[in-house]
Amino acid sequence: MFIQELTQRTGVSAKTIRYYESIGLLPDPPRAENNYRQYSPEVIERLRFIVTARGLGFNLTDIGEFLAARDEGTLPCKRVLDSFDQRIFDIDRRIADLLALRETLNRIRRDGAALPPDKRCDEQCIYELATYGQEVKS
Amino acid sequence: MFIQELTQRTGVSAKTIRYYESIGLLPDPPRAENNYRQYSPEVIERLRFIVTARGLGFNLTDIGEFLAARDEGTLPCKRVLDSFDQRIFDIDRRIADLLALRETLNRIRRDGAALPPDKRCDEQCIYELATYGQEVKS
DNA sequence: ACTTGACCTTCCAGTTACTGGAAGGTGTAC
DNA sequence: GTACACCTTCCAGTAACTGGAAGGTCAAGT
Repeated sequence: MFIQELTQRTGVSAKTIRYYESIGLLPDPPRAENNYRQYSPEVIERLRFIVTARGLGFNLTDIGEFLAARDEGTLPCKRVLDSFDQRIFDIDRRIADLLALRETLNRIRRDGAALPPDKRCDEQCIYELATYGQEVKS
Repeated sequence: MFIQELTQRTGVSAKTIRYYESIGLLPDPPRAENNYRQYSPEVIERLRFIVTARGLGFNLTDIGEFLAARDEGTLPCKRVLDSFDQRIFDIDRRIADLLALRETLNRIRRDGAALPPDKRCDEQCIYELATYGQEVKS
């Protein structure tokens, strides 16, 4: 299997596959006579694992550790559990931030849209933006 | 006011202030005899505006346009409203993604913790991670 | 035989929003 | 005179890629 087929089977671009290889997430594959990368089917699963973990918000460093643990058969249990807890904690905080942000944006936008047309809306938006910080800070 | 005082009044680091200057968000300030940057008080408000807008999730390019509009007195009204709508839309999608993600992480973690100690938890976590993608994909 | 086009290779540079650090000048207090 | 905090510029690095140049390989079509 050449790199093109791998991209089709995983949805990961050739660029990204080579990048993952360069940082050690994927092993250096054997080369065909023409120097093309020649992949065995297991790489598909490994790549999908990376994609899934990325989708769950883990960074490539964490993923590298998961893969290393899997490769070596070692089980850094606490490490993985901690990663999960940390991710869940991050997500909760991020959701709270986003909800507050959404509320603020909605308020600014609503206030802007409620103005008479000649004062609408950038001046208002910009004013609110400019004063919002002060309100909160002081 | 030298740069240090500006950092204290805004909470923005000197590095970042110089960076904002380098990309044109802040005007080049006049220099004292010793070549130190000498700021007038209006810069505080401008910096706070930037901080606030960043906190609302706008990127520096958008903020640059807001500031330019303000500087010129021009009102690219639609542009600003569109930015707000786009941000709100992004936020809604991001929140939905995060909620789903949280649910998934919780499930994986719970399943791992529920196993007997000798099978807990990395193998399980990694297995779930590895299969989660396939479930969803296919 | 030649060319087109789709592949593949490596390497360099750019993205965002900064941050760290080196190397050196300035200002004040002890 | 020297310690120290401050200031300057410039270069490099972060994460996770992406774009593009310059060039090799392979099969099909003319």
